[in-house]
Amino acid sequence: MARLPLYLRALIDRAEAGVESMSSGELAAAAGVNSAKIRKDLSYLGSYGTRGVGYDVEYLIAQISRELGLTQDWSTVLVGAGNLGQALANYGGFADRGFRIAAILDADPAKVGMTVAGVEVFHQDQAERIIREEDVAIAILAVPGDAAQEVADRLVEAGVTSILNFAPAVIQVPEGVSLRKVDLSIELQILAYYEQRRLVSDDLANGAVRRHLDGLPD
Amino acid sequence: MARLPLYLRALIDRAEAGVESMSSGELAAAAGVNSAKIRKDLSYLGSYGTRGVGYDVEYLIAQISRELGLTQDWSTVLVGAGNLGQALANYGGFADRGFRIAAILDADPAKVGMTVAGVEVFHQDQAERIIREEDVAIAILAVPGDAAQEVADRLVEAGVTSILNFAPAVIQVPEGVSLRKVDLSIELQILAYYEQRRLVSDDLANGAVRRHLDGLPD
DNA sequence: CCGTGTGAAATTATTCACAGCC
DNA sequence: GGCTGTGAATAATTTCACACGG
Repeated sequence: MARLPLYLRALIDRAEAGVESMSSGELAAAAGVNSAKIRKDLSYLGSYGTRGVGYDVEYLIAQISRELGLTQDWSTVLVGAGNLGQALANYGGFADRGFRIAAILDADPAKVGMTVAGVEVFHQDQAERIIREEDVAIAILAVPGDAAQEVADRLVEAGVTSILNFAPAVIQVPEGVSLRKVDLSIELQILAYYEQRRLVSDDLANGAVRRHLDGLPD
Repeated sequence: MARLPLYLRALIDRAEAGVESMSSGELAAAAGVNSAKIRKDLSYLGSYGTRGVGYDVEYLIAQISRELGLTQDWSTVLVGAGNLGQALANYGGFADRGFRIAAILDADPAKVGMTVAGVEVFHQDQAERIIREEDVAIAILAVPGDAAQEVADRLVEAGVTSILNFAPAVIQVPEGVSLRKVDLSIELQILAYYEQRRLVSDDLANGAVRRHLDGLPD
C-alpha cells in the first residue's frame, strides 16, 4: 500500500516528539487523510490497535517497517551524476531509511572518480560488476530522458528488479520488474492547471456567480 | 486531469521525431496506459480527434497546453538553496515548460548573493517583496522537513496560491491553496515493499507453489 | 465512553464494446 | 476499414456507520 510510508513518517515524527499513542484520527490529521482510510489500511497489516485507546506508536512503526521491508538495508545504484543525481546522492532521506547507494554510475568519463556524498562515481561499464558484487536490486535513474530506456534495459539485464525513474521519459520494463516514476515538471504542470482554473474563475467572478473550484479532484 | 502532462510529453517527443498524427493506441503505448483511457481523457477537452485517422499531434499539443495553462509563463520562487534546491534550479525541465524561477530564497545568510543556474539567491526576508513584485503564484519548497510548515505559511501569507513540496514533511495549507507533494524516499520505500514481496515469494518457491506476485496494485 | 475493525454504501476510476463518422 | 467518442459494465477506492472490545 502506497500510503504506508506516509503514515510511517508521521509516526516517526510524533515518536521523536515523545508521543506514545495515537488514534486513527490523530494519525489522519498528521498524514492529511481520512481516518477511516487509516484504519482500513492498518487493518490489512493485522489488528495492531487497541479499541478505545488507539495505536501504540513504536509498535506500529515496527509493524509498518517490517511490512515495507525496511528492517533490512537495501543496496542501490544511482545512475547519472549530473545535477539531479548529485542532489539525490546528497539527499539524506535515503540513507536514513536504509537505502545505501553502493555506487554512482555515469557515462561521462570526466565524472568517473569523483566522490559525491561520499560515494564514488564509476563508469557505466562497471554496472554489471557492481550490481552483482553489491547485490543491488534497486536502481535510481537520473539520466537524460533520451538515455533512460537504454540504461534501464541494461540495468534490468544486469539483475536490477526495481527502478525509480527520475528521467523525464516513459520507460518500459519486462514483466516482474517494478518501476516507479517521479516527474518533477509534471507536478508543476498540474499546479499550473489549478492556477489557470483560479484565473478563469476570478474572471467569471466579475459580475457572475463565483464558482467553488477549490478541492477539485486530481 | 493529472495524466495530461504525461500525454503532452509523449506528444512533444513524437512531434520532434516528425510524427504528425497519432491514434489513441499509439499514444497509449507511448504513455504506458490503456487506449480507452486516453480517448476518455481527451474527450473531456473536446472532440479533437478524427475518426478513422487519429489525433493531429501539433493540434493536440496546443489543446492540452492550453488546458494546462502552459501557454503562459508562470513565475515561481524556489525556497531552499541546498543540494535539492540547486538541483531543481538546474533541472532544465522547468524552464522548458514555461516555469520561470524568479528568485531562490534561503534562510542562510551565507547563501545570499550566490547565483544558481543564473538565478540569484535572496534572503527569505525578501519573500514578500519578490512574490509581490514578480507576481509569483507558485512556490517550490526544498527546505528541511522541520522548516516546511513555517515557510509554507509565510509563502501563503505573501500571496502564493500553489506549493510544490519536496520537503519530507506533511504540510497544511488553507482552503483554496493548491498543494502537491513529491517525496523522494517514499517512492523508494514503495519499491522496497515490492522487493520484499519478491524475496518472500522466492522463499515460498522452495518446494511450494510459486505465487504470481507481480503486477500487484500500488 | 472512546476508538478500532469492518461490512455495506457511495463514489470514483477503469475498461469494455460498439455506434457513428471519416 | 479503422479509429474516435461514449454509454454501459466493471473494478477499485473511499467513506459511512455501527457493532464490538477495552
